[in-house]
Amino acid sequence: MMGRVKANSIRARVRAEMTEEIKEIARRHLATDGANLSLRAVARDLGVVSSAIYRYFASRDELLTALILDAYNALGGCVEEAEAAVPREAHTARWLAVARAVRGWALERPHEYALIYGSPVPGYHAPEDTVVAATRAVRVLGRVLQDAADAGALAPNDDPPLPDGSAGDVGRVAETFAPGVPVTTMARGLSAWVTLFGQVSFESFGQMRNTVDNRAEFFEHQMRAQARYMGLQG
Amino acid sequence: MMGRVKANSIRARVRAEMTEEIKEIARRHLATDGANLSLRAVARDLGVVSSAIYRYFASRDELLTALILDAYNALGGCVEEAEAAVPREAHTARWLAVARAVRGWALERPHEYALIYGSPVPGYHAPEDTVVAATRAVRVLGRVLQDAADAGALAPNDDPPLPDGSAGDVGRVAETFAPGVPVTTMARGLSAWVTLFGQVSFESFGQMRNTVDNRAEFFEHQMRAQARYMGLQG
DNA sequence: GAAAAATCAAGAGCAGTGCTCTCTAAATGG
DNA sequence: CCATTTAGAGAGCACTGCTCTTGATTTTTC
Repeated sequence: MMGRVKANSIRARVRAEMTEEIKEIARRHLATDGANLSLRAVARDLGVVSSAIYRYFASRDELLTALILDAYNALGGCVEEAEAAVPREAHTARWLAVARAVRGWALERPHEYALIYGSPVPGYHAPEDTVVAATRAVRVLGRVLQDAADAGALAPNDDPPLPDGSAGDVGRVAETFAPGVPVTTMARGLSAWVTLFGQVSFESFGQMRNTVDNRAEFFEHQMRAQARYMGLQG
Repeated sequence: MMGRVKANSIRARVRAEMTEEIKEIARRHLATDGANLSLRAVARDLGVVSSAIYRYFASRDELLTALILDAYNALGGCVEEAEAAVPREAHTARWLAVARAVRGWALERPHEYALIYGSPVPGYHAPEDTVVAATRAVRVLGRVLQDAADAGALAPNDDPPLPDGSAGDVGRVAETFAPGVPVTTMARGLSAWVTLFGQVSFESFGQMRNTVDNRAEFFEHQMRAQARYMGLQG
């Protein structure tokens, strides 16, 4: 498809710069037009005719895919970085760092957040590449739970066991990301994860207007509660 | 703007039918095109020229607003109905009925759900009408919590108090929807609400692929856990 | 270093879009 | 019955994603 070129040529460098610039402009247009941004407008901003864009992205969907991939990786990297700055044994603080990083990143770039955690773009189907990038953030929570479990700082709960099918699902998730964590605790971890993104989505998508105004405070309270819910200690 | 006509004329009836038919066709197109559906395509399906639609809706945004309003009311009605079928003193069952109703409605109409709980349509701003319709569903949870509190079937929790600002926010919510419910309990109620919609959004928007396959089971487990988290008894 | 191959941007063009305006036909109300 | 209101048709404007061709520029190959 998209032509290949030897890695070290001038063309290859210019091409990479062009590609990056297109994505950068597209990200800006995301703010005003959402997922149905105008390729022609991007081309205009780039000072180039619209058909030229197709040398870099075969279609608008392909551009969107690139933006989605970038967004997942940016969020993942942001979360990783925030968590890495907290001492390993401070499990609750690590979780809070993760939660704050997600919220901060999302509120700073509502459109990119909407692109990856909002309604799926109709007619668009995510390729496999995005699936791995999408798990970067949640892996961090897995490590926190694992470390807490290893340190004996993960309080057990008395939840009833999950039914067979979902117990297998959650068990598999636990094995992959945090092998030392019991199934019901992992279920609570997933619940906290869902709550985190539910909270951020409600806030970013405007579902909390006329309900809670002091949202940073409220978020903080809820995320601390989730830390206790998961059983995190220390 | 949109012309007024005497209520009982033939025209008024035909007009109402037309309006409903346009919305019905638009809802179908929502499935394939999402929020940026084509008025022209709707007109074609209706067997009418595109400009004729503008006799009924001043713009595509106005059509979308109507669909959003209908969706909020449909979900609200569905939740109310499901909850009303459960005995008043069975608080946990009432909550579960609410949760299942939300999930069922959302999975049956992913596009309408995405319209109201997904990324906001860019450039579109929700008028005040939608705000009231949007609260119909959550009011039901308020009543459940209130009834449980009145019956002495709402276990207290030892959460730390919320910080001043958000305590006021949550307190105001409690006063409006469930005046007998303590602030930290109300916060847990809101958390459960967010978790419910986070779970449904993750499922509907495809964020749970390759993670949990037995989603109905998993959802059931998580919602029961949320019932305990809120302190619901009976 | 010249010829061949690959890559690029431009421009025209197609089918589609939301929306406006003008025009005619029909229903309504006095 | 006749003036007024309303519905729909049709043309048109500026826009969209995308394709194809054409000429220029760079890279590769001999």
